[in-house]
Amino acid sequence: MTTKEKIVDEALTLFSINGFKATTVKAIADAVGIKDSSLYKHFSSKKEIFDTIVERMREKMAEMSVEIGLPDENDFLKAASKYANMSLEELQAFSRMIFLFYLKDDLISRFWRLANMEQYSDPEIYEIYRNIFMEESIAYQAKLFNEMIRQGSFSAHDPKAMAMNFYAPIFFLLSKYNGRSAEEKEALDILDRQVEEFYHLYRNKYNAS
Amino acid sequence: MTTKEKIVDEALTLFSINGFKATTVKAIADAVGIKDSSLYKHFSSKKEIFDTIVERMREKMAEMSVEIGLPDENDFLKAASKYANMSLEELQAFSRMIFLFYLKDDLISRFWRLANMEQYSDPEIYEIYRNIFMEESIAYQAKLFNEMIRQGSFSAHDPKAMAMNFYAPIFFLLSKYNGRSAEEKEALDILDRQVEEFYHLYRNKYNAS
DNA sequence: GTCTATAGTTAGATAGAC
DNA sequence: GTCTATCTAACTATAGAC
Repeated sequence: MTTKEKIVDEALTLFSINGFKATTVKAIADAVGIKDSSLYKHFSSKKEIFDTIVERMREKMAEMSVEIGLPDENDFLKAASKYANMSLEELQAFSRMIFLFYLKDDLISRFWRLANMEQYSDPEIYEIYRNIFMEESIAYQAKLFNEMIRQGSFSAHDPKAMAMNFYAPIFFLLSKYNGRSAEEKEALDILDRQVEEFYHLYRNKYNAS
Repeated sequence: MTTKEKIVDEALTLFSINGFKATTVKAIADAVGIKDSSLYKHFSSKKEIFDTIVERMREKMAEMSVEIGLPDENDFLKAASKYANMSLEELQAFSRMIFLFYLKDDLISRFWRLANMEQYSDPEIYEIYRNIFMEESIAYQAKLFNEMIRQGSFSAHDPKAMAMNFYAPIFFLLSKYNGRSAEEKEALDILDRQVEEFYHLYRNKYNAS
């Protein structure tokens, strides 16, 4: 890892705990192991480090939908079919994957906290935070459930309300356990119970395995 | 409103947007309409203003369960009975009351944002935030649903999972729309749809009105 | 209880040696 | 690309007049 990368990494860690303003350039430099003045050979200002983090996050988000194995918009029918015959255990594994992806990915979980803190004073961050952690997940899942209902895997309900019932508990648990890896097991237990409930509420009996 | 009260009020407003560290004593004094040095006749430090806010919030929380009309622990049977024969419209009104209470109460909604920002660096705030906005609501509703299931108003399900399905969407919407009063109508529409879904999923058909 | 003035400290950022 | 030294500005807080 280059010094420049190390600066970005340590800055994100500190920003995600204390926020942008309360994190000093000296604290970042100390964490990296250089003097604060040396840091200005890599970045012209503290704000530029922050902007770099946001830019990295945008790139990460572009990869994300690929990495997590979510299908793209063009083959929704195939995707819904793929999930159509999921057992409870498979649905739990699927929800765990989404949950742990947000919770354990170092970049994402630190950025969650940082964006959560800065959203009220920074309109750009507000937009990014809302899009990544609220809008996109709900919208994707609503489309997926809509297709799964059409194919008969789930009984007929409002897909948007279904998506909310699936995602809101994940969002709640992410808010609660983000940065608390010691309590990860507790979080996963609650998630499993929640998904079991979801499965029983929505799974089309005539199609169930 | 006394000058001291005005300081607390303006400080909370600024803290809830920029956070504690990024809010200067001068900015608070400007908002109040006095010089920053005058502020020290009322408080000995910026931290003392913050602590006063937290203390006010603790008091507010003690009143809250009374004000919102939630029954106390001793008459749970009566409470469950009271909610037992709720129509969909009444359940929607109930959820709107909880939602708007957190969203529109000036003290609570600003404190939500402040606590949300400071939780990662301040263990005391983390505890308060988690208790008020996560643990207590879920725990109360789980007990209520448990009793309502026992009385036959709702069909048999895991009360904790039910409580999560009821509260997590409220929490999600509060996170999303806190400080965005212009989008309040949109939030309430989503909430209504969500509660309708909840009602249809859980309401015991044999008991429904 | 407000003001002006200022002390004391720390933060972000730059200059220049090596 | 790191260091020491330093500048400048901003911030918290105090002193003392009115």
